[in-house]
Amino acid sequence: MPASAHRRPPLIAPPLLETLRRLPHFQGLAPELLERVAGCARERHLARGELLFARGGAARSFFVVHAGAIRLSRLSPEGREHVVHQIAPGSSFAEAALLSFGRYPVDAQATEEDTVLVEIAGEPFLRLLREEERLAPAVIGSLCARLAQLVERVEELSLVQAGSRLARWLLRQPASGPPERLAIDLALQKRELAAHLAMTPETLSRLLRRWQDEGWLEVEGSRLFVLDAARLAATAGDSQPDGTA
Amino acid sequence: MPASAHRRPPLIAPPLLETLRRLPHFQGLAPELLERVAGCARERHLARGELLFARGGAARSFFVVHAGAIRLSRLSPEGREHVVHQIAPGSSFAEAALLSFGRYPVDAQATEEDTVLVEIAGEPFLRLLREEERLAPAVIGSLCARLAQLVERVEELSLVQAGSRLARWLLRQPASGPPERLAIDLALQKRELAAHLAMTPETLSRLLRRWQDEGWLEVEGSRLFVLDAARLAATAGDSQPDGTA
DNA sequence: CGGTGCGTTGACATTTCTCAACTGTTGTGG
DNA sequence: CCACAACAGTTGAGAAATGTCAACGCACCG
Repeated sequence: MPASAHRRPPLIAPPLLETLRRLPHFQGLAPELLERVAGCARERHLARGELLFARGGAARSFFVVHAGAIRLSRLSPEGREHVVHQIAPGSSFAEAALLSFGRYPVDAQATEEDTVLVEIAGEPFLRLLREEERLAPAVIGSLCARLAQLVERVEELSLVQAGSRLARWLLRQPASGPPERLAIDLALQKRELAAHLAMTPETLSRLLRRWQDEGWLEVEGSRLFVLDAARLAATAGDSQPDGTA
Repeated sequence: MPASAHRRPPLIAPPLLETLRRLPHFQGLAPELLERVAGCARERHLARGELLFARGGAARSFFVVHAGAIRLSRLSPEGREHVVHQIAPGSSFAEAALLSFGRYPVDAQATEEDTVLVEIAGEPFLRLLREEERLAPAVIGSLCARLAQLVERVEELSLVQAGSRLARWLLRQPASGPPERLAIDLALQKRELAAHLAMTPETLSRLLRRWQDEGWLEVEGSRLFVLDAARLAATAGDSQPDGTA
């Protein structure tokens, strides 16, 4: 066990430390540096539906999901709830808000019971960032990754046809199973997914139905099976909704 | 370091150096550090329409616009040309590609005659970034700013109604003149703006006509005059008499 | 002049939204 | 255990927004 516990309040428990270490852009970090980061961290538990922070609140920390899931959402001026992001275990969020915006731009809410987070307090972390130049590349990498995600999203939303947006989104989801029957788990409720893709739940439902009728998709609740990946890719790229491509 | 130790790129001329210094996130930098950054820089001139880099090319530099304008665009799978960004003098671009993606994700093209750029070579800049911890905050700040822009854009594109998207975009444009007759210059051609907002040129044209007919907008070529800012804001926010919740 | 390309307008087709009704599930309380 | 409400999801019909196609004006440029 690391015997350095008197400089800081009790560090987070080992499994959480592991989560922190596994963070994509913290992987290369020197163990001793990582420990100093952990010194800014504490554990947070949330019940399902509990609000972690609200839009407009001063950004004082960033977070890493250890278990459960966090949904970042906001209300559009049109009155829709928009899921900006759904964060899975092992991913971090709100770094950019901490580093620059000053305020959280979205609501953050736990979507599962007993969601566990690592909270990294902003002030000591920023101090550490100034003192330790080795930390900067990790932060820069993390920001670039977030940027790449957003660019993806902009491109997706620029597609005029609802079917293209959905198909493209599906292509970006983690899939499992054999190539001729790819399984995709929807991490969101269908109505949330619809809002995410700037369409109504009805339109989403009809798209899924049509693709089932066309025989290249199966829907079982919140799990989809793609029977023809080429067809999906074509739908993502073509403005022709009719298929026959 | 190798053979070409003395192949120091010629320092850029004073006005360009000034442009570099004025870069938002380089402002606080120590003069001597800024000079080292300038040591990675060289001047670039482009004719109107000339391609600076193409999508997919390896990202070896980032750029600052000194005069003229650069358009970042790409072709959507649907075949539309999509202007991802229009860069005005004093702004930088392609930092994120350099820092992380490895490849440029868009085409970059000069939209004005004799567009002048500062090109900062990636390799020496990255080396400088590693050596000089004081540079990292500037880079992080710049990335965060870009991130904020993209979030704006995602929110804009999430608006379902074309009128909302246009109104919201207009609200974000620099305006001049008295509040009761705000002048907004369109930096893009109308067809480019339409693509940027995920609509057709016809729809854009009809929206502008309708707002003129409603009496709160004037259009003179590529210059708009907003006679009723509140009306514009209302159009951006709740053009839907709706309550989908 | 005559071509070329942007922008506008009109007529029409298509997509998507809206509203409403209906299903199925889940959780609650009797 | 059942009735019930509450809610996600589906489906249908009609309305509204937007895309498509075509024609035209207009500026620019050789």
